[in-house]
Amino acid sequence: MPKVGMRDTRRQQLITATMESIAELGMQNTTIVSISRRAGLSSGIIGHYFGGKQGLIEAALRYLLEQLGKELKERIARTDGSPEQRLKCIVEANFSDFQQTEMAAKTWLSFWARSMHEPGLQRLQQINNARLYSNLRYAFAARLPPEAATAAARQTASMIDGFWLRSALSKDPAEGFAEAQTLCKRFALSTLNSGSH
Amino acid sequence: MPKVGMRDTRRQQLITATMESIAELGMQNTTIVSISRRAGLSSGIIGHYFGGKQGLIEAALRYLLEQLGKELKERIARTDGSPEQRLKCIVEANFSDFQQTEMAAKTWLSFWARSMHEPGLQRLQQINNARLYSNLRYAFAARLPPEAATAAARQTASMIDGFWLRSALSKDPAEGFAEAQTLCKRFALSTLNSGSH
DNA sequence: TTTTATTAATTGAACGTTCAATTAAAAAAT
DNA sequence: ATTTTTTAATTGAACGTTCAATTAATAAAA
Repeated sequence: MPKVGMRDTRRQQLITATMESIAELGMQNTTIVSISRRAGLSSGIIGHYFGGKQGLIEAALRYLLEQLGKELKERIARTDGSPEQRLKCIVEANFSDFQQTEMAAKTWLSFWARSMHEPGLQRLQQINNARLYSNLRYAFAARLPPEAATAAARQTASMIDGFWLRSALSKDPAEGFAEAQTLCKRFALSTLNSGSH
Repeated sequence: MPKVGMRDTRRQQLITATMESIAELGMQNTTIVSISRRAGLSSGIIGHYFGGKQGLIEAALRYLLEQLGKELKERIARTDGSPEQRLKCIVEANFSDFQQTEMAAKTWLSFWARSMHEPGLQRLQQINNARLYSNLRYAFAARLPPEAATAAARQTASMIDGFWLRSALSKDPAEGFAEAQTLCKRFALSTLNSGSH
């Protein structure tokens, strides 16, 4: 039946189908059948390419993390290194078009909940949390004293995650995301310059 | 007639056991057996008192919401009505001892994720989100112009949820919760008085 | 070139497990 | 005696995994 060299194509097909299924049916109702049907493949293929359902789930989270990292890297590369620009980039990467899709947003939240009880996901999750904090802290530290930079980074990270959470849960995510971005930037930038009074 | 007053006892037993099971095993691995065993009862009793597993899950979320509402009400009653006091109360209620228990924190997050795909939970969730926002907005509006009050309320609500989320997911929730409370108060109070320059 | 062998990709059915719900019987209280 | 409460066994559906069989593509041999 198949052609050779299908590996990467199929893996991506299945990862996308996984996120679609989680977004549509929830983690609870996502099965290897609901995934493989969406990918237009058979259920057995999941075992073949990912070892099993669990392996596919982890691969999907890793994919989301990669996208987020990539978006940030691209944005940072296109600016000078000023703290203002860095903060803007961090916020924008976290609210990028891809992250705003219902697919990505709902998948993230599902992963978060599940990561509490699955070490494999938990590890990935904590790396991501630490990365956001650390990027923010670096930007703030350029203008603020250490202690203030730490506090500002924690507050900003939480505000981003919180807005993101509330938007994902709201009836009209698109609207929520748009204002979230504005208000996160406003807070981050005004905090950055709060020393100059 | 039968043993009187068993109803409320058993219901509370089962609700607590549900949260314990969700905290320990996750929503994914919580079954009517894992719940009833923790409650020291048989699995059939869940159908008797809650109609089924789903009914019990919803009752548990309603219980968490009630606790949160009660904590806020008690705190507000014990203060003057100044905006500062109100903000302090709101933050403290959201980080109360009960909310900080691993049981409550993990259960909340599980509910959040699940509420995306279950209308019954989604409704309760949105009521809660709206309540937090509305309480905050009321306090800010006492000092800030309408538009600024709205923005401040959204930012504070998100910061609370975000800190809460990050604490619940972190390795050492207790430590995270403690600082979360401090930083949320600091932001809320300084924003409240940001007009007086 | 044609034929044969090997490898890679894919399917789908069978299997064993797990779960929620149901139910009938027992226990306990009035 | 009657009603409520509780248990424990049963049922049937749903799930993830496994695996033998199939097909297509490639390589090797003739």
